[in-house]
Amino acid sequence: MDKAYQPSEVEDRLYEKWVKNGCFSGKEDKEKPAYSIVIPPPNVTGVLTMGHVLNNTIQDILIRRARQLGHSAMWIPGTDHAGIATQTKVEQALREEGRTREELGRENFLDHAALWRDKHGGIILRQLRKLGCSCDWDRNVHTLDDDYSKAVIQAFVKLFKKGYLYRGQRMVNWCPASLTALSDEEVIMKPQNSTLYKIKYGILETPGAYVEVSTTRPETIVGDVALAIHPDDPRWATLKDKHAMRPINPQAIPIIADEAVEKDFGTGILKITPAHDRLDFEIAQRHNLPLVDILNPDGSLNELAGDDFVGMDRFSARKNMVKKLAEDGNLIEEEKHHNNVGFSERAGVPIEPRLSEQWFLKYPRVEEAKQAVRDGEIKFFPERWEKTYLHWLENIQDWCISRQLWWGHRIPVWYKKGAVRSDPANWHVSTSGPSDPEKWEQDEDVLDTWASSWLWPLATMGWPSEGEMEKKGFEYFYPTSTLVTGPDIIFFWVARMIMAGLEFNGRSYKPDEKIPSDEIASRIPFRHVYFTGIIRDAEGRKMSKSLGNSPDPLDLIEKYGADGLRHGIMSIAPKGQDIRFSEDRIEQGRNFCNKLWNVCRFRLLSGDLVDNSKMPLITWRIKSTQINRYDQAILLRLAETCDEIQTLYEDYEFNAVLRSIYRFFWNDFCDWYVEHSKARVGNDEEKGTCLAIQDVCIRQILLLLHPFTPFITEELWTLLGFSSGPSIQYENPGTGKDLIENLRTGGIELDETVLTEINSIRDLVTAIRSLKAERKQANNRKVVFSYVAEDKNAKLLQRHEASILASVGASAFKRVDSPPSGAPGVVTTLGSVFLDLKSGIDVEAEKKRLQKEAEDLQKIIRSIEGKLGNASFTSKAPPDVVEGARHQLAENQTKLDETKEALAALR
RNA sequence: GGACGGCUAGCUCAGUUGGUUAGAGCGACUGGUUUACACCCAGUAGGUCACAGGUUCGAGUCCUGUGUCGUCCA
Repeated sequence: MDKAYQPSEVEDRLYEKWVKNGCFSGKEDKEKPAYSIVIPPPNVTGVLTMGHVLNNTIQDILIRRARQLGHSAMWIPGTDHAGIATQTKVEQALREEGRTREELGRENFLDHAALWRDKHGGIILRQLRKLGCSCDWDRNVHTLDDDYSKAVIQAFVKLFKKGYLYRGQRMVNWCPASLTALSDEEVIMKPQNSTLYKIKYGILETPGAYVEVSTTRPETIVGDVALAIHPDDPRWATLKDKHAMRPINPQAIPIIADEAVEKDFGTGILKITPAHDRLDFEIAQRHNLPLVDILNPDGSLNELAGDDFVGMDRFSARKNMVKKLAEDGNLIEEEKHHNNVGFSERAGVPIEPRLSEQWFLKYPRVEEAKQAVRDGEIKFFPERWEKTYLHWLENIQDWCISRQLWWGHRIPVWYKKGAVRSDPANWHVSTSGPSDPEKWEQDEDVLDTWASSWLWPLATMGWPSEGEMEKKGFEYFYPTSTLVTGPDIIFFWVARMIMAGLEFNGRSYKPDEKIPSDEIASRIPFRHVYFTGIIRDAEGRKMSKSLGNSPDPLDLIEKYGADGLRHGIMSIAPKGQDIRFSEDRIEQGRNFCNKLWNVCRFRLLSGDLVDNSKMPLITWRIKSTQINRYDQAILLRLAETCDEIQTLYEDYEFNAVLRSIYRFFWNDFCDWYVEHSKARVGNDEEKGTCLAIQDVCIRQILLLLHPFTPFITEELWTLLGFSSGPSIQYENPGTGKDLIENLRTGGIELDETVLTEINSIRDLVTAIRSLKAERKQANNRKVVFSYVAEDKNAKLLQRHEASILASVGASAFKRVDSPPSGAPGVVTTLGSVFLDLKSGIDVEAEKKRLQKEAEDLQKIIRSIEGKLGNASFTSKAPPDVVEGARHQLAENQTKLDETKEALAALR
């Protein structure tokens, strides 16, 4: 074995072997419980980010753990087509060649985009392999695959037939950069430092009089159709039904009263631009006002804006209009103003509220979706996200699902040529299209990408084709076990998948029918949702491409190994909390792997392997006559650790699982047990038992660690001869009870009391090492110690003498009746230990140290005495707490007495 | 404006239903090639648990309020 672990020599080879042996394929197996996960599909042209590393490592841990526990585990990988993002990239590439999508035409463009996708796409899936993800690659799905597309179209038609879909002129969020409508969820509100302009509007009926109107968007003045006041606003009561003059492109507009006007904003007079503001639109509808749309789709002003402004983009139009207003004396003042402006999540530009004809979905199964979570059919981890989820569902708005793009699932609606499109009588909606296609034209738009990915758990398993579902084991694997995702897509994706599952899986219910409660559990897409945190950089900023603060995971794998990266990222990922990334932690992950490698190497150097292929064969080699207190302690700790991990997994406390393994492996096994073993493996009688116990421990450590660090554990599993099957992936670590049972069968009984004993010896050894180190004797192995102890403790110390000598590095450890004079000492719960030094003792410093020790002890004693002297404590606190306090008092009292003795001996 | 979350050692974080003297890793410092590992070992220092009240025999932990940082919704 190499002196240091070399991940690059192991990882690709093992991954290939796993794939070749079909270890990752999810097979229906009625003998086993099913465990399934669907990957949150990344953008097909995306590359692996640290967020993906975290998210997919967690999924892989769950899948591998399930596989070990004997479940039939299945993890479906895949990608989505990321409509806007991909189309933007493809168009950009086209522009660089001096072409546009319009020039190419729809068909050609789509071919072109598909080629582009195939060329740049799927990188991320290869990267997931480098990370060790055990996805069932034969099941890989892309949202634009034929089968998947059919599912999306069928879902549309089904929803249409049930009346959930409608087409209508509505105010939508328009992205002037991507030239498409967006859903509310794709708009992010950002606080802005804007300017509030106060503008004069003359009153037609009262020449010379004017009112002040405040707006942050003067460029929309040319689209004004009215001014509005609040009906209860006494300041403006006389204005009602009069008319105002638009200050640019002058025209008389009515002054109306509407309760939606905010009296406290500005002067309390609102200009109404119904084509460019949601509230204005609603007001206009109530008052039968006309719509004046002054914007082109790209955000520039159209001819309705007048000759001076036509063709200008909205931002320069604003500047120029303000200039014009100022020149005409119509600008009263400008003031700084903080407001929120909606931005396109993808394109990063301010969205325009715009009136347009779109397809909207009235969400199905909203009530049942709430119920599923409220009743615990679906559990969220951490639980608190339920509140966010429910709140969104309480205030749910219809979903604008049409996008003015080409890259995506084209809406399966045909309109009669030459007829009015808004009339449903002229529509044809079906999966196959009309039988006389020449008379029809298909809707140009595609569906929102989320309107395809909300079917992910269903359609990746063959829905709605019964044959495919059968083939893919739908019955067996659906609902999936756990969804692992970020809370940022709780509305985009999680909530919508739940509604889709409820609506589409199983028999069809009419919109006004409620799904019976007992059917909900089988229709939902997943039972648990685990929300990860967001990965941030060391300064707490979100990792992003534009900031360039995200390391390339592939570089990290190169540097630290996939296991190192996985271990590192999992060790810094607390449940549901954001994560501050630092490369140091990944380095620690690598170090951990190296330590594991080396302890195994040391095991091989210590003695030949016997047969390690089955646990009983190992425990068989432990001789009850040779087993000592240390052996028992490490086995008990191991059993404890197995059980601890079991419950931690149930709560998705990955971080704590890792900590638990770390503590056992590094602190208990390496630092104490292996060190203790060194003396024993030289002794032929004890050697077999000691190595067998090492093998038991290492075996369990590898098993427990495997979900976190799959490569190194598989490699060592083989190297140490534990392997008897195709992979460590199928080996169950078992519970602590299993382990104890196993030992019992081999005639080994463990005595629980050894744990305290060994701990007290460990504390003693630490104290003595410190005593040595502080006297600059750390490396002197010839030092002599004496101790004063009660008979009971002295007996214990004699029993452990050899190991104490070895552990602290000393030549003698002998009992004396009283503290030797002039020797520095340390007081422990087992007695006082003194270091016999011939010279060089700073008596004053020793005294000072012991005096401080005594003072500390007195402080503790006073505090416990105070507690015990308090009648309400002794009467109200539970007996074991009171007993504990008494014990503690006695112990500290003894320590204090001994410290005083040691102090006296220094004189 | 509303909801949620964080605030514990220089840094990153543990700290289960309140119960002994608040922990770990990293960093700092001291020392170290003893039968694996310097990607390591031994040891040391370092904390008013954000602040203020309250409940309790007992509060890092529960309650109320404040501050601060962050996220989501409006």
